[in-house]
Amino acid sequence: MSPRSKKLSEQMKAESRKAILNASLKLFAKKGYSATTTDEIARKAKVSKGLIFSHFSSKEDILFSIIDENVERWLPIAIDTDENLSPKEKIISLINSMMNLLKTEPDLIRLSLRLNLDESYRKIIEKRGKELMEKFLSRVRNLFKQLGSKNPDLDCYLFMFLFDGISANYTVAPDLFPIEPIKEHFFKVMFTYLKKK
Amino acid sequence: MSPRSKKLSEQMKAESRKAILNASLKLFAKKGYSATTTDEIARKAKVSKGLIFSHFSSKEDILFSIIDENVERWLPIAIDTDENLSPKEKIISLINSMMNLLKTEPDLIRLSLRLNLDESYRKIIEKRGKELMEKFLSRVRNLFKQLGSKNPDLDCYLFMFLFDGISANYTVAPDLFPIEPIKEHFFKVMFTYLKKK
Amino acid sequence: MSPRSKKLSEQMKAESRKAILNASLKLFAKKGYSATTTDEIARKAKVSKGLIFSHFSSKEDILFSIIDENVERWLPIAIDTDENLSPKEKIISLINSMMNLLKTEPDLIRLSLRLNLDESYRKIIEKRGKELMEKFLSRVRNLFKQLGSKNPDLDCYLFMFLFDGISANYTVAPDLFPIEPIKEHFFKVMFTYLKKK
Amino acid sequence: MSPRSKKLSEQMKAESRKAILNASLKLFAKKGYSATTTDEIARKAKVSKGLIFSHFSSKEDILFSIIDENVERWLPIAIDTDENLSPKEKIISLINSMMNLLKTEPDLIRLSLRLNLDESYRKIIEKRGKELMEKFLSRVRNLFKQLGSKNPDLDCYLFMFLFDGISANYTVAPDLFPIEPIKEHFFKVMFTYLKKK
DNA sequence: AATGAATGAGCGTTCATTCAT
DNA sequence: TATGAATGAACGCTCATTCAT
Repeated sequence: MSPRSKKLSEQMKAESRKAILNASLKLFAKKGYSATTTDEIARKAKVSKGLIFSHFSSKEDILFSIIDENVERWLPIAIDTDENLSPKEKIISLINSMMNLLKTEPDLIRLSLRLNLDESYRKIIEKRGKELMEKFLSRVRNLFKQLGSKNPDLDCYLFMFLFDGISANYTVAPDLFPIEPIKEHFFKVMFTYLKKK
Repeated sequence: MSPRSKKLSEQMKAESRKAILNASLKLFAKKGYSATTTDEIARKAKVSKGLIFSHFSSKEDILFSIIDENVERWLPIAIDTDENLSPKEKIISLINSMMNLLKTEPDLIRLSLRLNLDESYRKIIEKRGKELMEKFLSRVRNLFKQLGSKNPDLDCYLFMFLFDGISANYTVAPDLFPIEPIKEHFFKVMFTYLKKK
Repeated sequence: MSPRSKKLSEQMKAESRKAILNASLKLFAKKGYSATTTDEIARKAKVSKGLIFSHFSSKEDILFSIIDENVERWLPIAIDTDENLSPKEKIISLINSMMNLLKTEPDLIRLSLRLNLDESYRKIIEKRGKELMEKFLSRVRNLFKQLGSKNPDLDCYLFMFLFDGISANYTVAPDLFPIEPIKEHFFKVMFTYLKKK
Repeated sequence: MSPRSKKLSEQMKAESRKAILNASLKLFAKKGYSATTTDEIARKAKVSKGLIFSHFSSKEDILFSIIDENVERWLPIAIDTDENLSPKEKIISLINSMMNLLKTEPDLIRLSLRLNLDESYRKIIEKRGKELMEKFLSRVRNLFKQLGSKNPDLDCYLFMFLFDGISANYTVAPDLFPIEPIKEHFFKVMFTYLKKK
């Protein structure tokens, strides 16, 4: 009986950890953090209940880990990645990034929306994502300014609101709200408005 | 000598019932249905825990009562009230109604947004508000058509999404997102877009 | 507005008290003391919940009142009423009395059987009916002795057991166990047995 | 390093389950189902309250499990086990079986008597034990027929009533009603009566 | 005498968390 | 690392009892 190689063991550990995070994300997104039990997480992740608490110190720790380990997904949204594009191309690229995140990680977005509506978690999330959010806002504000906006602050807000609204509906009923036509319309409305100015 | 007069008794009952509903709405909106305990409701409503269950058969019954007894608040949003207005005036009036509801009943809107994000409650809420929602959607679609929209369906959706996004942010941080400037900007964007067509 | 005459008032009070006792007896007999709520009693007695506690100091007080106010019903069973009868006639009369009580007051008998099976109430009931029970036992023992029994103690017990068994079945399913044929058979078995000696 | 062996784990689970069933049976028998709290069961079974509900879905489930898992104890009473015996030997054997069950499982019998007196549980119990009861009754009826009974139905009922009556008294006060002398007397009465015919 | 709204201790049950293996 | 039996605080809810009228 040779001991499991350290590498394999670590890989298994990482896998079970990932399974727990994935299961939790799905459940938190669909049922909410409070309504999700650790039993359900264990069942969905196909691990024992005990293992959850060897990976995470508490149920809340799972939630925070989900948040922390997914912050980087927002990076292409928050940070300008290609400086060679024109402002218009940049905003197209931004919207594409956002819609892409929505399409590939609907549960993450849904969970964000949930947490944002929550008195106690909102603040925590805000703190952990503050820097990113500020970067995002300043980036969008800047883009609108470059595109000739007279009120980049409000344009920026409305832009953000629209994305939140799309997310809130798409994540709960993707079949009812097909993302591609909505995205195309988003572009049309936005450029009609911006050109007018 | 005699029992409490029927009128007084009924008034007392109605008052305590209202207190429970008010407290519950606030807590459900801010903490979520699952995270709110009946103890908290009782404390906030300044009644005993037992009284809650002499008014409502379960915690869920409180939630459903809140929904059912607030449906009529959506009426001015769902139903065209003044036929003498022009399409433009009508949409202004509609947005005013919506923003007004948001300003006067932020907790109700916040709760709706929460429930809409929830897998199990979404369906229940959907069923109870189906008729109203259909009326609202057909009304908005019609208005966009009258205003020359080439794609009233998508315009209607975007309109709805924008309102959801505004609501999601305003209800959690009214100080951060002042409703009046946002409303004005909403008008400006919308009419710029519509006129262009 | 003349005050209600004292007599009428007292009569009303007695009536509501009786209604509570009747309703309680039925419910205690069928559902058991613990499983019966004061709400149910009030509903069945068609009085308010408050009135129950103006007549009785507690739920238990209702139970004890039922017991105390029905002790006299056992008198013809416990006490020899007609000294002119022969031993055989006496035992026939006794069985008739017992079967009659069973027929007219099945709920009272059923409640007694229940309380007798209960660890805590058994003792209380025993104390309150001790004198009566002793009179009954000595009476039956005596009768068996007069009828030539060689072991009046055990005959007396078996007699009592048989009545308990009949009661336990008749009170829960009177249609299944018709009392008259059972009584006739009871007589036959008993006299066959006694004659043999 | 490794989780508790499957065998040990299953044994632990079976033991705690049995402890809960044993404690519940005792308490249900002595205090009644409604008057017994899950706290008491946990205390008596020396387990935590939570463990009860990992074994059973509800308090009622404990009750039904007790019933279902003890049905086989009635088998020697319901079913003729030795075909080589004479009718008289058979009835002696039957009574011995019954008295033996009473002596070894007084709480089970006491609980049966309680449930039989109960409006709602009677029906449930009846359904679950219907087959067995019918076998028992037809067996006893047959025996009485073979022993020359002119009315085996009523003889069978009286036999059953007598056993119920003995049970009702023995289970609550075994010291007051010594089972052996009572059994002997039961035999004497029965055979005196049967021979007479 | 009578009402029923109101109370709160305590019920059955759930669930995050621990721990022996 | 991994298990799942075990825990107990806290949950939703019930119910005997009180009290203003």
